[in-house]
Amino acid sequence: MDAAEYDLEFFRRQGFRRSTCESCGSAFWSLAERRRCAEEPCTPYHIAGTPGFSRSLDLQQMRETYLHFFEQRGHRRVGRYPVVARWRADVFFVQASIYDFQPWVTSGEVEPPANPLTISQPCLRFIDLEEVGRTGRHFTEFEMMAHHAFNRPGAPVYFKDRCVELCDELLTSELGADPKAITYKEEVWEGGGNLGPSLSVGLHGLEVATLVFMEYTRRGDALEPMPLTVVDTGYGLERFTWMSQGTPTAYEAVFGRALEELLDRLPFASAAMLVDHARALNFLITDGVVPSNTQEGYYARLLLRRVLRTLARMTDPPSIEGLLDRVARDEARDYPELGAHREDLHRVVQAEVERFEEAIDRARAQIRRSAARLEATGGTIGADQLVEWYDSLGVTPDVALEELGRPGEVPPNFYTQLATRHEASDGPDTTVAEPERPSVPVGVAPTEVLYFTDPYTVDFRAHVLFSRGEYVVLDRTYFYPTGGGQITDTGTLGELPVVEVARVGPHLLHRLDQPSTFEVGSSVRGRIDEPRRRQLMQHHTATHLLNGALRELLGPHVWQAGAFKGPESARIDITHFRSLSPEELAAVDRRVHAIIRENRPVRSYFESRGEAERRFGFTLYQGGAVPGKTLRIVEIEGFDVEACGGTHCTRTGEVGFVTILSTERIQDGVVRLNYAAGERAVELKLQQERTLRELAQQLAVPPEKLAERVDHLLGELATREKAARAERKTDLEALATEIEGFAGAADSVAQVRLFGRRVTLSGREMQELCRRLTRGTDRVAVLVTENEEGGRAIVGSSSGAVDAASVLAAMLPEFAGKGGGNRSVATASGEPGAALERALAAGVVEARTQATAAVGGG
RNA sequence: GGGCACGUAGAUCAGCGGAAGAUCGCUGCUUUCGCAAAGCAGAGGUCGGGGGUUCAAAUCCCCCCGUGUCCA
Repeated sequence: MDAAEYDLEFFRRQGFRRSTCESCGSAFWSLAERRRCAEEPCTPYHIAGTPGFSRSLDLQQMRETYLHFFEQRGHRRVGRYPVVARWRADVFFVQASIYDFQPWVTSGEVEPPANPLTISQPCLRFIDLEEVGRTGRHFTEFEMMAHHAFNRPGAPVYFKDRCVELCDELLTSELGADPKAITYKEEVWEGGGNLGPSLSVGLHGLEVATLVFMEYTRRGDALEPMPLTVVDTGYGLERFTWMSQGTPTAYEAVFGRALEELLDRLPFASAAMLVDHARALNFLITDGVVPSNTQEGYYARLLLRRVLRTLARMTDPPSIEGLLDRVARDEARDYPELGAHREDLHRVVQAEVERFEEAIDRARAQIRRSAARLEATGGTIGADQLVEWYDSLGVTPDVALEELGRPGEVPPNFYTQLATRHEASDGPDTTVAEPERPSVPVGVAPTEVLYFTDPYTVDFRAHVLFSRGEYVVLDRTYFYPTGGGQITDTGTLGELPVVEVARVGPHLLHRLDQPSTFEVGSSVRGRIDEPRRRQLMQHHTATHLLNGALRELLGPHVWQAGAFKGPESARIDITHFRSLSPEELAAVDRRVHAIIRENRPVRSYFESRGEAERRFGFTLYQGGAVPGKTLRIVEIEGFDVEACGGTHCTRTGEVGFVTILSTERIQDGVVRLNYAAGERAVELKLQQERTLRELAQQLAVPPEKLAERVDHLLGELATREKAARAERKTDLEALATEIEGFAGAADSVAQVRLFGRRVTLSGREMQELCRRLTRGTDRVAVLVTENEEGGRAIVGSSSGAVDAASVLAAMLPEFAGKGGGNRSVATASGEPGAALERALAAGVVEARTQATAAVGGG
């Protein structure tokens, strides 16, 4: 990055000078003459006992001071976003304040909620999980305070100069840092194809803030200016608080008493880890993450299990709920939602504790068995075995070794082996197959969207603004584009069928099933497939009904984790820690239909974000956080309120009827409900009834007796099968007796009784017969049978003198057989008929020869 | 989204190419006033589902379904 990028008017005016750090080699700006930048490791940090700020503030005061400072300087304060980044496919969690505005705001598609704005955003980072508690400054959950400005062409807010000026004023005038102690280190920021200069702000060895200026887009080797430049800052609330208090580590400053209370029973690092994880878990679960074995839920499980393991090693440990509550007590002063549903949160935690205990029990038993086997075979237990156990059973090596009665021998290469094993693992799949669509020229006016104001109009006229290939853009449209889990409307433009409508930036692209013949500027009649649209509206409103009922009945930990509304059926995925019971489903069903019968109004309207959040809170964002100043609110009066861009019925009665078709646990912690509403639900119900009637008719019972009848029939079937099996057994027994009697003494050679016979049996039955004939010692059976596939032979021997496999071998050439076996049993298949007869004869001869030879030889 | 492990009797699991097993539980009998316990006898299995390889598959291979676990 060009040095001129950092040569700011502010620096010059204040008398900052640019130096190069002799330790890290980076250029930095400072007031005092310095040889090194004020960041670790170039300057080892020294916070303990020497606060970098003149004011000592606690966490809450620091946050308030910061936000207030920027409010006083033209910024608007914005409330926090959820820590789960449900609106993004590429990440699970919000890891920086700017995540709240990506991708729509930073790309310029959507207006920011305020500009400039200030925020203190709770973030989650798992990358330094191992460092938490140990380093004194790492956190799983932390708050990134920030001031952001979004500069549109022709409407600049502020950029580098003003940004650095604000930062410097905050640190020095507001918080009382020594101006000479601060360094602004030059760095290059890059992410998501964009890049720009950035300044890392160091004080007393600690990086307290980063100021990023998103300015360019990378096109190959060249840099293009972005149409919208962004001031992306990040100030660590925890570090600021620590800096102001000068405590030994950041944890004392942040957690205070909650941490102290654990120190008499735990080493400092463990205690710090506990309170850190507890804080993160409170945010995670409150924002709708249920512990799970995949995706974001896994991180909740990971934290929770780390906490449980630590608690288990502790004398007189608090309950995990107690720990979470203790930490929540402090957090809830600033974020009341964290204190709001403790009992529900406890249920989520308790379910997970039970799962953990089950997993551990299972693992312990498995380890004991494996160990016994290894012992028997003389194998040893090495790092690879421990890695395998950790990977597949979830037991840490220390627990495994303890179970084996050899505690404390964790091999040093355990973690390297574990890492090696996962090196090949891929990251999350972010490739989404987007169909190739033409880009709409800049001059084309945005499409006026009409389906929001009136979801019932399905016949309209509009002007063609753009037409290329199959794609048409109108000046206004009632067609709903795929989005928010609702599938596209279809219909016609003029005479041409519309198969899909997609939103691309400010435009709605109608895709036809053939190349468009419309002239730009011409007027065209649009007609939407009305029954289909009505069905989609019913499904969408039904989704809100179900979501509302599920949250009401199962608890506020239930969040929508995904949804789809098609014309045939719809589905909703919810976060919940176990499958839904038939009783729970029935309760949901009843509640939904009660709301439908009450025919409550469903109001869809636009409202400012701030006002909507104030009135309805966070649970608005069931479909994921939506950026922008204004939200579209869909409110089922007194029941459910969500930010939603879909088309909805205007009264619950229009939904008519909802039927839950099935549920499935699509992953641990997420339950999917498949359902239908409206006409479709009625049709499906009729179908089901028809099936039921037909079934009842076939079984000649009234439908309510069906279960009983089927039960009876199945019982009967089982009895008959059993009887048939018994009969088979008797028949075989009789056959065996007959063969034994027929063979008599004539087929005895020395000690060996020999049975050679052609039978008509299935392969399995022949095996059974062979088994019976050779029960006891010194018996040999040679049996052949044939079916439509050819001839089959079996040789059984309970005599040491006769080898079944070699007897069979003697038979094979006679009937072109293929087969083999061992000393006691051998089977083959080949040709039927005369050849099979010859094989039988050959087998008998060979068996007799072997028996005779044994006598002769012995 | 990916790696690994696991689906066998009601439960927990063994068997891992050649004739489906153990322990607990269950039923009956013996014993007891009764219970517990013990002994004896017995019932209980589409070896998750579907393809394939093989003379032969619970066992090997592929696909699917389910479960667990680790990692993004």
